[in-house]
Amino acid sequence: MTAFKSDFLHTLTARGFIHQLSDPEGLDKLMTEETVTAYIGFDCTAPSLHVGSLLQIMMLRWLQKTGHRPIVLMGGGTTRVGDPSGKDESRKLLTGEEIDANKAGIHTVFDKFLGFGEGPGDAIMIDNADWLLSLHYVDFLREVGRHVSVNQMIQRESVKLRLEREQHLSFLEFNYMILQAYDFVELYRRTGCRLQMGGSDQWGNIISGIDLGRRIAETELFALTSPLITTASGAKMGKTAAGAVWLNADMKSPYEYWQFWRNTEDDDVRRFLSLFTELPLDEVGRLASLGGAEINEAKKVLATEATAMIHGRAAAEEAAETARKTFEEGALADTLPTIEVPAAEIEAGLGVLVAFVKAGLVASNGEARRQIRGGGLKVNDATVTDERAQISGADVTAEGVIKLSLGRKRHILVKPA
RNA sequence: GGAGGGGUGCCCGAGUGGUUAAAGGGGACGGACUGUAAAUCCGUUGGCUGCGCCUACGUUGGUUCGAAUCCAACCCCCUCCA
Repeated sequence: MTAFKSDFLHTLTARGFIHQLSDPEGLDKLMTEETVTAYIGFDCTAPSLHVGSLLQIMMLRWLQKTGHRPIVLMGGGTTRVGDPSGKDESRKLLTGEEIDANKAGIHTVFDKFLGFGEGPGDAIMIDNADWLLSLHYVDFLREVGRHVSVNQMIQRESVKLRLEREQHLSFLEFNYMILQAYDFVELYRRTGCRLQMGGSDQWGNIISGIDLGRRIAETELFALTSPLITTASGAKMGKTAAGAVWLNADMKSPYEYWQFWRNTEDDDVRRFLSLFTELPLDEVGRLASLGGAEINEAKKVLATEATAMIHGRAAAEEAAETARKTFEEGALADTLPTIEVPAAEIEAGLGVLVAFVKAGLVASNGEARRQIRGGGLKVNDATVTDERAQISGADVTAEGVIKLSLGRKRHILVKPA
């Protein structure tokens, strides 16, 4: 790939964000000449995004930092239809209220990463429900449908595969790419948006939008996709012990978020520093080349930088300090995640099983029992051996708390209240 | 509308009357080893007031001492034909 002149493409290439580009030279030229508006679409299926979407968010952030205008497209319309690929019968359709609530939750994440406003370089958020819900089928067919080539659609890899294997392909799924293509053109019309970005799995859909743009809007649109990010051992990003790694602070505390990044595999450090922090690349290179146990220093930087970006510098440094006390000094950090329990309950004697369930470290008494059998639970750093043990006022430390641990990494403080 | 295949635990998937809370794998969690890493090895993986009880193999009924397994109806998914 040739060296790009535009800051945006240059930066993204250097940091490893780019998987495919529809017209590298054309886009590069455009981006050196004018402020480009670009978008990425997001589903509204959950009240927060998780780290799986972080790569896309970072692309929008770089876009804005390099002087262009990002659009966050919420899939309020498409979410209402439901994702057809999920064959699970429990894919309950979300209500309009749920979707709106999810949108609000997701918005708070973007507020951390992007500057929204009315100015030329300010980010905007748009919901495709604005146009998709009021589409008239026949009008849509006349305007868009006649330009869509079924011959081409069935050439798409995803479709071809299904047809060759004689697997079912619903008309709804078949239409999804058209709706997404239409989104792109609609955004072009409304905002002058020229570029759509997304994960590599979105390539086909984005290309459909480019084709449609050429046909009905007589303009050249551009596509940029990012590589699928897996950990060095092949797992998908963002799944850990407690489930998804959410970006909203009320669903994943800054401390837990910091821990997530701290536990990065060695072989991922360079990539993650490039993708998920904004450290200069020479600094990334220096950190990533640390050998042996020293790589841990790089992981701490990664964790603090990544956490600072969404939860703020102060929260990130507090998380780092909490971790330092807990893991390096073995001391009790009173900034660990804490739950409050009425003092009377503790004085009366609280069963260990119940206590660990209350703390959210285990899902049930049964799981607590199993963890005790496996030596996985600790109270104030002492392994629990008896599942009938009680926690009482005598366990409250000088700091006024009781520390419950699951394994060596997960700790919760219980505070009498 | 017709013919056929199928719905099992977080996921995949075995199981065609009884020691089946259900093989095996994946994932996940814990332990050991380490560097809060990876790899490897070991353990665990429905709930509860835990050696007993409750809930579970699409749904509802039935047969049986006993059913995920047999029967009936229904729901849903898939393939082919019309």
